Amino acid sequence: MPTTESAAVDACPDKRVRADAQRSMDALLTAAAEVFASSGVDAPVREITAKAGVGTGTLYRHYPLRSDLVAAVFRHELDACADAAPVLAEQYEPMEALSRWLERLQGFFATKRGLSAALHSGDSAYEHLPDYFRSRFVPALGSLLDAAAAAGEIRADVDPQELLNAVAQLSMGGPIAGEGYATRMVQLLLNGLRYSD
Amino acid sequence: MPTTESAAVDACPDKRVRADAQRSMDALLTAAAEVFASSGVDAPVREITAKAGVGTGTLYRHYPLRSDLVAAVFRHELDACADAAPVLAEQYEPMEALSRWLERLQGFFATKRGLSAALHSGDSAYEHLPDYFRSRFVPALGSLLDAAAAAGEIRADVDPQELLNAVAQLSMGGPIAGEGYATRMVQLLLNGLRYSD
DNA sequence: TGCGTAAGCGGAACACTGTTCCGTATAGTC
DNA sequence: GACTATACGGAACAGTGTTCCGCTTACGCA
Repeated sequence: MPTTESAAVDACPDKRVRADAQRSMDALLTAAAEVFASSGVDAPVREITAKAGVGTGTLYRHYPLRSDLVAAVFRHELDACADAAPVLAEQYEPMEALSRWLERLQGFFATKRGLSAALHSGDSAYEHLPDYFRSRFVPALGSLLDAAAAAGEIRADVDPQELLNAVAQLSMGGPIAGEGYATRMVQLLLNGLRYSD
Repeated sequence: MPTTESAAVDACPDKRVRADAQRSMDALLTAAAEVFASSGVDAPVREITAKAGVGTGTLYRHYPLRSDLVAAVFRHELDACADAAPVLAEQYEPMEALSRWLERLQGFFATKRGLSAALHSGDSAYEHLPDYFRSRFVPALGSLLDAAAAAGEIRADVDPQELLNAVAQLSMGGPIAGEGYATRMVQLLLNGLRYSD
């Protein structure tokens, strides 16, 4: 999960973390979740540290890269989204499961201000974030795509990584994106998977 | 074209511009084109002004918003892309013309580092840029879509603005975007337009 | 319980970047 | 050549990411 030696309590439960450090990390996570929701994942560090009541040095100590903080804040929700794939696969026909999961995925990105843009920014502060998302979402999407292809409902030649990237991008909205834009575009991609010459 | 009272020589030929001012603007356009190509449209102003041999105040005087500079640098190429639509419409069947133009559009964005991201950034420095692009590309795309729909080759219910936005976003590439990613995704959108239940 | 020391702290300092503004320079007209 | 409007450059300023060092806190051990 975290790709740097930080937030050690989560990555290595055997490692001792002092009580004050744990308090700082908890405060930062709470504050960051609020600030991300209101100002986006690229909000200034001072906004987060002020809300958390800790110093900026403390933030960097526990979360050396912004992607470490972003990953920590969204981890549970991301896991829940990825884990929804097999559940949907059991409840619905392959095509329906795929469609519903993509809708879930799109909703995940849509409610995280600036997350999709951050993933595509190439900014070194988000260096490890794409890998993190890919590691959880690509297997989920891959299995749904395989099932739908095996059922003869879609073509079998789309790369799950590419489709994931496309959904993330379309979820950014945009200067003209009205209500339902991303949903319509993702649906169009799905229809493209169904189309055969 | 320019949405602010700058680069007056182009917007209002009657207005006198001093020779030194014209030299400054020319130098800035030349430098910006180079810097945008190597560092992207969000390169620091100091990089552009240093290359142009002018002061930063001079850059803001002639191009108050970054979007003014971006629009000026890419104007000819953007016009040429938009003007290619009717030409392709004459030479090819509607579906083929649409496909080729989207490929042309995608290539336009792909060769402009950071342009697509800038369009979607919401940054006030790029405030007028989306409108500029929309004003030239939406009519072009709209007529191609109409022709293909009239020929019964695609559904008639896609909004050209939305499709334009989607192509721009997919042209951003991304952390996993390999060779031809954007082309494949745009093709998938096109296939989606052809698909009917 | 007290001591020693490692872990952790906060925020000033620093570098980078966007933007403004003012004293000086240049261009154009008469 | 003189006058004046236009244009100049870059220092100053504010915002932001990041580092680092003197000080503080927590924990383990005797």
